[in-house]
Amino acid sequence: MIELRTLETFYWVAHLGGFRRAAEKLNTTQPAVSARIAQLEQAFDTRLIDRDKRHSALTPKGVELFAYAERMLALRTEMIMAVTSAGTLRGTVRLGLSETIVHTWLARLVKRLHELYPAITLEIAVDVSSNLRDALLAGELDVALLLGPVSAAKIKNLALCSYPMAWIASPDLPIGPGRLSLVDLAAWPIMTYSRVTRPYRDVTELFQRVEIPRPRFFANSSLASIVRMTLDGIGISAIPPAVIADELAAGRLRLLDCETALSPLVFTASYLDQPDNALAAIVALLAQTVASEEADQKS
Amino acid sequence: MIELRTLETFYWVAHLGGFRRAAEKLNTTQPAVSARIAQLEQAFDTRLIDRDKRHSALTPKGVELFAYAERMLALRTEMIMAVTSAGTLRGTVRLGLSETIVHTWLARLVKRLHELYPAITLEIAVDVSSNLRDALLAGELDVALLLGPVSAAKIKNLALCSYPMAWIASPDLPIGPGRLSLVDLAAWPIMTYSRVTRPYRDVTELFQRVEIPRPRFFANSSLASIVRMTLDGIGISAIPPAVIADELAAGRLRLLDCETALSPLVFTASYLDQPDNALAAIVALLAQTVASEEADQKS
DNA sequence: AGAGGTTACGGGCAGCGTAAGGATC
DNA sequence: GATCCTTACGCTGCCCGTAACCTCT
Repeated sequence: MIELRTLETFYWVAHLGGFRRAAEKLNTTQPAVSARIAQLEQAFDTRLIDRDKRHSALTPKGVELFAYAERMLALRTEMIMAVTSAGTLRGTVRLGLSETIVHTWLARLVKRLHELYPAITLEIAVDVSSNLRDALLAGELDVALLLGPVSAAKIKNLALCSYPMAWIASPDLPIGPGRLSLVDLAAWPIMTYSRVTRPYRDVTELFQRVEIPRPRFFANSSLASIVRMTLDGIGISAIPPAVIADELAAGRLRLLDCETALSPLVFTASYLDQPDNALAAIVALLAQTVASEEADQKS
Repeated sequence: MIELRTLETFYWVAHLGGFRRAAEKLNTTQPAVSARIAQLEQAFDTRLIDRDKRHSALTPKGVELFAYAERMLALRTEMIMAVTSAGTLRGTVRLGLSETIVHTWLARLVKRLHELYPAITLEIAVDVSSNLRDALLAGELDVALLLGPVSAAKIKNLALCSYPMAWIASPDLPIGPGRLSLVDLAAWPIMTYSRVTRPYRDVTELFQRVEIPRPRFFANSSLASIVRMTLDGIGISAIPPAVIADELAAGRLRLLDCETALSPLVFTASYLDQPDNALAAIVALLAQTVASEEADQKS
């Protein structure tokens, strides 16, 4: 009798190109995988996998079966999501995200997730988008909320939110009022995200184009410390106002009126679109919901 | 973990409306079915079946799951038929058919089936179409080749062949030559299929309409004995010439030229269109192929 | 020698069947 | 009491994991 477990094993052997790798993925031993594939080949009375080479390849029948296995597993996922009462869907999701999200609506996402799916455990990793992207592709993360989209096969990207960037300073900083030029800004240290990020590249390019003294850049991987330093009057920061809503409302920070605007930060929820990745899809969809609620609320 | 066997069990409990009946269908015990349903309900953390009433009914979640189970099992069937090498598809098919088929192309069907699927076992039951219809609906047959179509939910009918009926007699019978009327025929016993068949009703109605002495009818459930008696000059038979091709060719029987024609016998292959019924579908399709080859050959 | 798959073998546990126990009509 | 499902319980057999073996590069 053919069972879903057997098909799932075949799927991963085919997808990962090896018994050993499939065994790892399925948290079992390699002989167990061997046995399941053997059982499947016996059931169909057909050889499904060529083991000759270093990288096991599918036979024609194997290719055909692979398509069915994929449909079967996708259907199972859909079924589980449709029938399971949300409250008891369990598992662990490794969620990676940019610090910007932490300072905007992460708390809301976590709260909503625990309300809807109390049995889902989150492992949260905060990092810059480029590292998140690598971790996602390496299978070390299930979902990433980052400056997207991630362009790779099998990666699904959901649009989350777009945050305008702005020049921010302490009210105590002796600059302005009135419309400022880049030259005015360049008198101060410019603080923004770390060197490997797109906002950093945007900001530095901006100052390279024009004929002005190059300002000092304080690239900082910690958004919190950028805010802290801005509050302390160290310089001007280029960050989205969304992350410092409180400080702006309380007058502890102010938006500078500058003639040069920055391109906004566009975030996506990205995850591997694979048949066993239902939890990732749930978290990504919920992130999208929360992000759009956030956007509605602001407007 | 949800397995196909569990879903199949759920499918049959839902479909047959009871644990006991599902157990029978699946060749297992009723507690085993209980356990599988319990496991499923635990996996989804939802009640799927209301057992209160005499006829177990599905909960809303159960209805939802049923749709998925159906798709899942259909997909499994499709997969098995696509991937399995034909020669090793095994199982038993209970085939019911009219005796007319026995005398035309049954042998060819059986031969072809054993060539293509040597591991499929046939259980053949010959009966009149009305009984075949009942047996099919009662689940006692997997496929029936009969005077169709069978109009019932979930029954799939494939057109097979159409046999004209004719009046047949021994060359020794002192009747004709020349065009005959029903009155001419009525001088002899009229032999045809048994009382519960459509051809019998057709023939008797024919003689009731006209103002002629009602002939003696020899209704006979055995086509072979109708032929035997016709050969022996007992009377005139109303049967398809197709079943006595040999006797006609050898001149041991002859077609009578009668002004009144009979409506032809239209056969269908009928089977229950259910997700586990792949073998039935195979046999029905093969019967269709063989029947159409037969028709091509004659023309 | 190391990576990858198969074979051999003992042990655990899921799931089966028998049999007894409610519940509902 | 008849029907239908659940619970209890011992047992079987499947499948797993450890370990040794084989076969390539």
